[in-house]
Formats: sequence, C-alpha cells, structure tokens
Amino acid sequence: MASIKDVAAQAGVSVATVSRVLNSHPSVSPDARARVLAAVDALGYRPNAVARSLRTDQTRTLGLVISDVLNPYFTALARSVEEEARALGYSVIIGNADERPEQQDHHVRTLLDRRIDGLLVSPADGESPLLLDVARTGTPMVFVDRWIPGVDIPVVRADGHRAIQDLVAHLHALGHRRLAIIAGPAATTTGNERVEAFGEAMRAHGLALPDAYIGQGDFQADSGRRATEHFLSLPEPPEIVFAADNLMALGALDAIRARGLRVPEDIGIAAFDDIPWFVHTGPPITAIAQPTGDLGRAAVRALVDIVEGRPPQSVTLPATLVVRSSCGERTSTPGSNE
Amino acid sequence: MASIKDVAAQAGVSVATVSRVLNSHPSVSPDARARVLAAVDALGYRPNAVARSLRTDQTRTLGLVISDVLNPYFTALARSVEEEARALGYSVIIGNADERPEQQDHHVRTLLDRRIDGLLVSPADGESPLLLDVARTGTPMVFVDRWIPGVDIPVVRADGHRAIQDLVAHLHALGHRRLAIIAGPAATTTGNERVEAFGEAMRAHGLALPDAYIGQGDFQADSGRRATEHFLSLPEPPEIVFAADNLMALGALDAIRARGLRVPEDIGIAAFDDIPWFVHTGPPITAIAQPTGDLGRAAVRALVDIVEGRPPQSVTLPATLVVRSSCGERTSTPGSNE
DNA sequence: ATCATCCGTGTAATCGATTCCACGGCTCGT
DNA sequence: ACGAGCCGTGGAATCGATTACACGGATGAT
Repeated sequence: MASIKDVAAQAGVSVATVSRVLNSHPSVSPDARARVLAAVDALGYRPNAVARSLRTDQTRTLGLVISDVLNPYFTALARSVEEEARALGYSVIIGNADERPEQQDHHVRTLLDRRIDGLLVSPADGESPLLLDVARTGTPMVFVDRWIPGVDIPVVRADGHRAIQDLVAHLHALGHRRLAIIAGPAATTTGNERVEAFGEAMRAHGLALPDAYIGQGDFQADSGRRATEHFLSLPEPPEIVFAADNLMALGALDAIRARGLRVPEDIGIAAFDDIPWFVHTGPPITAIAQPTGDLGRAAVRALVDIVEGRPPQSVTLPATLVVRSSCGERTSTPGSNE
Repeated sequence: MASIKDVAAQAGVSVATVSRVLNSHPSVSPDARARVLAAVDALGYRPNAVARSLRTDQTRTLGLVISDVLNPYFTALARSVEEEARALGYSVIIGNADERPEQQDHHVRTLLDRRIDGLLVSPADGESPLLLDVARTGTPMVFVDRWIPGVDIPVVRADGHRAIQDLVAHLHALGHRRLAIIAGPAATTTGNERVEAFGEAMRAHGLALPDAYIGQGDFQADSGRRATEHFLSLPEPPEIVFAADNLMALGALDAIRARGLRVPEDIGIAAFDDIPWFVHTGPPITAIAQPTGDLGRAAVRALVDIVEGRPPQSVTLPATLVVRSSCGERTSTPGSNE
C-alpha cells in the first residue's frame, strides 16, 4: 500500500508538504497542492490511520461496551451511537460483554490498548475495579443506561420512575393486585432501580411486594423463564409478571406458554424496554419505552465534549408507558368485546 | 500512560529487553525477566497497540461490515463472529451499513485506513466498485451471507433451496395455491436466489408465480408493509405471503393487522430467517432457519486462514424449515382443535 | 537601497513499539 | 590454553505519519 513517501516522490515534493496538503494547512502553494492531489489520486493513496494515531495521540475512535448484542434495546442504542459519532467525525468500536463482567473487562482492556479517545460503557456489574481504575486515570468516559454509583462520571440514562408509576396505576385500575417483578442483576443500577420504583409505586396503591414476588433475573431470556416458572408454581401465583427487560419478558412468555396458560386471561405480562416485536407478540405486550435514539446521541455528545475539552453533561430522559393488551383490558366492563 | 521506555528505566534494562520479555522471546535471563515483569506490574503498563501495529504491520483485528444491526439475523451473526475471532486472538470492528451502499463503502474505507488484517462483508449491493477494488489489491476478504458474483473471494453462506422446496411442499399440502413472495433487493444475491428458488419450487408443484405476486422489498420492515398492502389490494390476494427476511415479515404482519385481517385464517405468513421472537408472535411464524452460529464461525475461520497464509474454504450450510402455525394447520381435517 | 517579515518548503525529531546487528563474557572442545 | 560458538544484552534503524525549526527568496516599509 502506498505511503506518504511514495506520494511525495511522485509529486516531487517532501513528505512535509504532502502532509500539509492532506491536513489543509494554509501554507502550501497552489501548484504544489495540485501536484500532491494528483499524486494521491494516481496512487490511490489513503493515509495510514495507525501511523497518524501514533503521532497525534488520538484515534478519533470511541469505544462502546454494551451488555448484550442480542438484546434489541442495546442494538438500537449502538446504532444511534454509531450514527451520532459518525456525524461528529468519530468511529465506534463495539464490544459485546454478553452480561459477563470478565468479558466486559476484556473489551475495555483491548479498547484501551488501541488508545480509543473515549469510552462509552453500560457496566455489566456495579463493581468493576478495572472500570474504576480507568475512570481514575482520566480516560474520557461516559456511562450509558447503567452506571457505577459513587464515581464522578457523566451518566446518560432513562428514568423509569414515572413510567413505572403509570404502569402500576394502569395495572391497579385493571383490577390487578398481585404483581410480581423479574429483577435484573442486583449488581446493575437499572436492575435495582426498577425493583425499587416498582415496590414504591405499589406501596402508593396500598399494595405489598412480597419477596416471593421478586424474581432474580440476569437480563437474559432464560432467567425470565426460570423466574416465571417459579412464580407459576407458587400456591398463589401473581396476576401480572413485570420483567425488567425485554429478553426476560420473552422468557416469561415462553414459560407461560409451556404451561399451556393464556396471556392475559391467566396471567398478564409487562416489560421494561419497548421493541418492535412487542407489537406482534400474542398478545401485544404492554411496555415501558426508552427514548433509545436520544439516549445514544446524548451519550456520544457528552463523551465527545469530554474528549474535546468541553464540560460534559449528565442527561436523564423520561421513559414512557405504552399500554397494549398483555395485562388485560376493560375488565371492569366484562363481556365487552371490541 | 506509561510507555516501554518507562518500564525499561524502572527495570534498569533496555527497551529491547522489555520487548523481548513481553513477546516471550527465549533469550532473556530469568533475572531480567523478573525485573521487567515487576516494573510492568508496578507501572500498570500495557503495550500501545497502535505503535505495535505500525511496526509489525498487523493489527490482529478483523473488520465486519453487516447490512443492518437492527436485524436480529445479523446481530446473531456478529455475535458468533466476534466470539470465534476472540478465540483465535483477533478483535472485531463492526460497521453497520444500514443497507446503504455508500455507508457500507464508508465503513470499508475507514476499516482499511485502520489497516485491519482482514474483512468480512455481507455486501449491501452486488456491485460496489470499492469492494471489487479491495478484493483486487489482495486484502484478505471473505463474503458472508451475501456475495458479489464473479469475484474470486471465498463465500460463507446458507443454502435455502432445499428449505424453500420444503416450505412450498408444506404450503401445497396445506391446500394453498396462491403464494406470494416479498423479495429482497435485486442487487443482493440472497435477494434473487430466494425468489428463484421459490418460483422453481412452485413450478415443481404445477403452480405459477405471477409478477403481481412478487413484491419488491429492501429487507426492511417498511418495504414488507408496502408490498403486503399491495398484495391485499389485489382483486385476488394471495393466500400466503413469504417474506425473504425477518424484518419484512414483521412489516407484512403490520400491514395485515392494520387491515383487521387474521393470520392464518385470512392470510398466511412465512419468513426467511428464524429468530427467537417468531415463537411468540401471534401466531408463531413458520420460518426458514439459518445456522447462524456456524456461519459466523466458518466465516472467521476462512478469513483467518487467508490472513495467516493458509488456503481458505468457501462454505455452504443448509437452511432448514421450521413449521409453526402462521400458514394454518391441518385444514384437511377441519374442526380439529388441540 | 536595506532590513524586517512572511511565505513556501525541506530536514529532521518524534510517537512507541519490534528487531537486526554487534559486542562482551562464558562454556566447551581439542 | 585458545578459538569457536552461544547467550544475554543494548544500540539503533524502522514503520508512516505530524510538526518544530531553519532557510532562501520575495515583498514591503522606510
């Protein structure tokens, strides 16, 4: 592959001049510029980003470590992140943690070895010593969706409190009293937050959230399945299962179907995270929608702010309830069909 | 960030010795090795991958350009690609083309600028001059899922012929005669192949595939919606709509639901690509499943073979029909329920 | 006419690694 | 005891870019 030296030779100038033309430095004569451009064209020259990065100590690359590529929520996030980054002149390298802390750390390390300019991460656990360390060394970093408490790093996320209140109100109005939740890993902030908000909202309606109605999940479908099976085997199973993410809702649906039960007649389902498929499940699933696109864009902007030396901003955007039919409807006027 | 010089100074040796220790070169005394290792530890030193790549002319990184991150088929593919690559000591940079050739080219170019060791592509179009050029310059490259005909590049893909025959046989046995297909872009190999196989299989059953029953799609949900609306407005609408990918099937479902029609009673649906959600749609969707994991792994192995100077192998794996209930069942014995 | 300034350009240092080559000290064979 | 060969080590070149500095020629001010 042609290097800057080849271009210089072909154009009859020094490498310095070639570099100046490429970086649109003002002091280059029109004549020299034209000859360089011609040479670049003739040789199909493209600057070696590796060499450039070594010299300038910047890669114009952002790292994004997401918890799970198979989760539509995170791919939607990844897409908006990449889009905004591209618009700002950055590339994005995505690392998939598969909800495993050690795989997350692996990615963080390789990303750092590649000297990315900044890191966007949605921590798989709330404790990663590596991440803490990275934060301390001053690598530009922003948390998205999940975060590690007590570290001074901007966080871009959706706040589900209000939407969860709306959900509980909706369920209560539908006549449901026994509400269960499948929680995310205790080590994640979103995992805890959603359980707390749910419990709080229930208390506001005079309902209790017994421990038996709190299932431990890990944001993966399988755990949703197991938690739901457990709920269904209870002497008094819940009327509604609320999954703290979309994959666990999928698992819950599996478990319910495996038992031959119907949704919402026998048991209702709701989920955190809205995804296109929820419109088409049988029945369509009531969900809490996050403004994924805005989240991704805000996260990139915050990170680039840090990278380029501007003060960054934490951002919290509201999530919203999307009512569908998976928890039943109009039970107060029974018999009304259509 | 500490560099190799700092380590050398701290350990009281030269940078050459540090480098030897790091690359486990045999001729280093146990004493020197210990001192270097201690210094590495004390300083938290990590080699600069950028500098190393510049010198060795290899990045141990593979580029993967996929057509659409929001398509579960491709994220499943991306996941297995990353996994296998990691196992072989490579990282993967994913570029999302969003089915747009110019965005695909953008990613190919930046990937090349970063001097990735090899490129895995599922071309968004069948013509990209850039891709042809890259192939000609000898950059290690493998096509996955889709390919560009007439270029001497290994292809790793699933063959749907047999599964499509099975599907048509299944539909025929169910009594369906008017079968329509929503095709992918004519510029993609998979797009064409699926239509041809479908037409062929129909002919084998003495059925015709009229032009009006061939909808033009682009592998995105919206196009599936539009094509289906068109089908439904025909004087004699089809009994079955077969979508050439999962997103267009989603769109088809949308369109059908919007008209207030039922699946499969009023019209049936089938799709190429099987994804976890198809189990839970209303009704569960009959689909053709690709061995995504095997595809991704085989693609990485073929690419790494080229990179490391071994002869690569094209791989074709069979897709298989997964029958569910979206096309109806047992219509020959009406009334049978359960 | 003279000197300061500025402009376009080239030379060379530099980024952080790897690796060839040379060198000094040992071991071993004869 | 002496030379050959090996081993551990360091010096320095190198990868492909950017950029500080120097330099010669032209311009402009006085």
